[in-house]
Amino acid sequence: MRSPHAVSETVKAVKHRDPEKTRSEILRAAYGEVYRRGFRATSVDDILARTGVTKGAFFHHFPSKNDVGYALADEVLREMTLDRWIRPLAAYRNPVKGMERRFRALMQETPDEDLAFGCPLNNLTQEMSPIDPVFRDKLRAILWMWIGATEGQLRRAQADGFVKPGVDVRAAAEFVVMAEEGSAALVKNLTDRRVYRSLYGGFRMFLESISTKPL
Amino acid sequence: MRSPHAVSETVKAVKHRDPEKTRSEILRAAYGEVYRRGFRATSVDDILARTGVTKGAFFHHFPSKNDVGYALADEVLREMTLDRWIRPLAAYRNPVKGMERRFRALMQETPDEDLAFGCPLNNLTQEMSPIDPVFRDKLRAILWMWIGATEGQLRRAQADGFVKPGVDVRAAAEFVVMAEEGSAALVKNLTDRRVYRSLYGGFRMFLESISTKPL
DNA sequence: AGGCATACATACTATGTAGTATGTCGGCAC
DNA sequence: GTGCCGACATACTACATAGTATGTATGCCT
Repeated sequence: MRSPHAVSETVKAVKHRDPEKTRSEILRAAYGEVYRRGFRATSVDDILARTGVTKGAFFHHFPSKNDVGYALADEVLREMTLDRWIRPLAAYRNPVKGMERRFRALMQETPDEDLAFGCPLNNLTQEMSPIDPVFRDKLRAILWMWIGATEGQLRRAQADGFVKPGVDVRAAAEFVVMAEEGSAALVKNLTDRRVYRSLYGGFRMFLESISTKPL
Repeated sequence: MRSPHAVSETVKAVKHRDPEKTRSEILRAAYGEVYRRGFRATSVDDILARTGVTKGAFFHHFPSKNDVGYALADEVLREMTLDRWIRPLAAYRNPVKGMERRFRALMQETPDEDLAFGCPLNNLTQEMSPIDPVFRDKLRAILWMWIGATEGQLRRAQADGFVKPGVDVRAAAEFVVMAEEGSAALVKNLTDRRVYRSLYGGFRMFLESISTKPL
């Protein structure tokens, strides 16, 4: 590719020897492939081909292919879940309103070519949790965190009078997360954007039914 | 295993030469393995080991491994979906009541050891639809059938005054199927039976919100 | 009786894939 | 400068796995 000698000639050579960048490049490429093809269907060579990283470098940074999956869960999917579903809620006076807006936003923002690939977290969980206890524990922890954070927001909403006093916020949080994941899954399977609108309507109806006033 | 010569000696030999049985044995074993491990993680040899069928017989009945998956969709999953979710509804005067009962029944009937494996149809769809158009078309057809039949039942309920006149039964059917599949998926991922009760509560609330009277 | 298609059985191959053995290179410690 | 460790690079191996080549047995049809 490039001569290994002509290093500090013109540029200060940010290329060679940048372990953090190499590692994150691997993760980035792995994420894309795993998202589209699934974890087991993604070969190490696929990832290498998308990065230019060599096999030696790969196994220098990750002891095994599975460890890339673990890092994906710990570092990428966890953050992605927080950014998509949790952190935006803090900005709303009424978090339930935030949930409704977030659902609609995700539905609108997802590009057509990604519709058929569903939710990255759900995909990896469905594939790997039943057959690998390390994946299972890591991914389950993310789900519990998601549910727990949703519950916290609903509790705040309840304290501020937006959610009916009698509502079991824990159960409601589990239903909300189920609907958020389940909707992405069904749309993935049908690859039909219109379905999202129906599901949005149902989701909204559920949120209204636990709220004290219309959204 | 057994001598090929001692055939019609004592028993009339129902064993040898029963192509339909051989084929259904393959499908039966394949279903179990695919359900637990996933389609791509199930090797042909795995299926053979669980049946005693030889590789020659296997590829005599199915031109390729993928064709077993196609047959699984066409013959097994389609029927299973109908038996689980659709056919029982016909017995109810109020189909919405039937949906609520069916959800609860599935939740109670699923044995602990199957909880972690989720819905067979959803598993196969999640895994194979994005990467194989034949799977995609077959599985999508089952989903549309499921939704369509649910819509039909809701329409009947609406005609009989159980569902509010203003409700979009098509959209409601899509939400119902999403909740049925999404609940199994979330419970699979969390492997926690108690979650099912929360989701049942939310499902019930949704059904109530489209009904004219309490269930 | 004998031909022939169906229904198997066995042994082999081609290929993809995770992982390893081994070497090299660059920069910092001293 | 030299030693040394981290960060790569290359070539190879061991193994699983879908699929095939080829052979054989069975039973029905004529």
